[in-house]
Amino acid sequence: MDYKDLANLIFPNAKDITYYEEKYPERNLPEGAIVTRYAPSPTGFMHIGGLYQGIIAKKVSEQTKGVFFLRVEDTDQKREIENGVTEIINSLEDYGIQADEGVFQNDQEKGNYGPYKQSQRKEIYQSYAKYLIEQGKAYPCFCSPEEIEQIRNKQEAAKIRPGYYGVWAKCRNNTVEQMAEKIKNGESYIIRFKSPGREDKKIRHKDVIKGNVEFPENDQDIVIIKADGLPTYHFAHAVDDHLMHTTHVIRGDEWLSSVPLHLQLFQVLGFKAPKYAHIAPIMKNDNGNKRKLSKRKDPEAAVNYYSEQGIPKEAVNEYLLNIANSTFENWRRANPDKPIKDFDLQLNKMSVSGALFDMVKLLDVSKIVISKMTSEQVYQNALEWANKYDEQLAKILKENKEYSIKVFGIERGNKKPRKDISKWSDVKESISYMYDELFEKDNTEYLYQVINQKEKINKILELYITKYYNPQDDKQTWFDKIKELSGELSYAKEVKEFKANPEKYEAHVGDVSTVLRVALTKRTNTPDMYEIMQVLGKDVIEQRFKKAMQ
RNA sequence: GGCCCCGUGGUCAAGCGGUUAAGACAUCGCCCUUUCACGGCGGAGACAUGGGUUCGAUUCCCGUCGGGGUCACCA
Repeated sequence: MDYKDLANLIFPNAKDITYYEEKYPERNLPEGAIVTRYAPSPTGFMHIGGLYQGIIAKKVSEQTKGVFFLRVEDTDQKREIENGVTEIINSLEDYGIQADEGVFQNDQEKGNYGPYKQSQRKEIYQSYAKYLIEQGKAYPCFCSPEEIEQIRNKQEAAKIRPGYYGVWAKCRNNTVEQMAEKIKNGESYIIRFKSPGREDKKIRHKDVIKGNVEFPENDQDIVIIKADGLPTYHFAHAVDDHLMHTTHVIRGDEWLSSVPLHLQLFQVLGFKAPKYAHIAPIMKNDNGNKRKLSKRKDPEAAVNYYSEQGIPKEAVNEYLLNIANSTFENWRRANPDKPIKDFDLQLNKMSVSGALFDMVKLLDVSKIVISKMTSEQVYQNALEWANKYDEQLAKILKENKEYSIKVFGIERGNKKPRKDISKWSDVKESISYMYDELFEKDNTEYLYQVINQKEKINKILELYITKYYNPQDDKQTWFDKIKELSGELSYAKEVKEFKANPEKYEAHVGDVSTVLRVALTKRTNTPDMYEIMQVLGKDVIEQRFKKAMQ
């Protein structure tokens, strides 16, 4: 009995690895092309950190004319959730990230290196596991979870490094005959990697993002095939990224410390190792401590949150790119209208440590993005958002399409567009007074400022509407008239004059304007009043003044 | 606890042996001949700490402290 017999006993039907080596040949790509992937496990809703990784991976592959594929890592059946895959694909698509190959909607697959779902690659992993067993580089382990637990307890009590390695790896010393016998007796087992590493030796690794790092070699005999026949992450990673010819593994930096293991796996399997780029996570400040954005505690960890809030996808994209490469910000300033595609993202310029998520900054990016949209685009986006999250707003927008586009056109389209909408959920509040339907329901008081006596207010409104208001006036004439009106009622026509002689006047033209503004909108802060009046129209203006005078 | 990574203003960050230590967001003030927003100008605000190395350290080395990651038949 030898290793080969043992391997045949364990995996009698597994194909020889040459079959797969031939089936998945080298990719024919230009020099420097990056082949990378996003490889989520469908265990929960899509996390913003996942989107972040996806954006980065997609971008660098695109820039180098490489390949970006989506591989589903569903080897943990216990943690898998329903529709997990669909959600991931939908979210990525939402943000404009399409894979070149891999898993697509409705379990469809595209590409010559599949299957792209690990649960469907069981045979492949078993072939490679068999290959290792044949060479004595992997072995069946019969220790029960309880035994493993005991070993760990002993190690902890003795204050030595925990794990299945060296003298503690008792199954690695079984003879082939012993192993075969146990298997024939029906004892349950898993397959472990027989690590050739020594803990007292160092390996050096150059990470694309983290730079040079030094670790002790791996000496743990980690599990490669679990009791259910599926591989562990480590083994699947080595086999898949070899077969799929990944050039760059871009993943979260929680994986950094398993690089020694992974490198070892690649080496023992005779594979060329990929380059690794370990991305620092997006963090959150929690009572003075930094921690990863958590799915459970932080609503903003879910990508859905941003759609619900109505933060445009482009804004989220740009913000994330900003975290990835701080040069993005400067590039954007210099190229305000270029598509993101033109930006050159550099993995090696990414930050080594995790950035705190900054919602204020995101919203700032967002309002710039929105300010560049045309009024039609704002209308469309706002409507799309409202259709899902605000029935009343949706109804109003639908019933007043042309009018609404005019409303969104106020102070838009010029060189210094207004920037007061940072998310679609702001829209209703910011334009409500432009719609009678909403304005009528507004029960707040008219909060006049400097000029606040009913009699004086009514005098201003009355005089304005009967003597001065003319919808045909241009802006200059319109404002000149407000000055004249102010003069007629003995208010200062110029603010400067008022400030120079405060004792001579009760109020100034600005205060008069405020009266008109409040009567019209019930607000003291609004966009340009001339434009508002143009959009509102004569009838509504007269009606609102009348109401205000009651 | 072992191992590994990181530590520039409130936040994101340039700089990598000699700089008045950039810029963005936030904040404050002024200006933009009506508010707000936009825009412009300006202010305040930082190299965690102690030792080295050096003519000179934010930059290099060591310690300390602080933060993060990782030590599964989870990914």
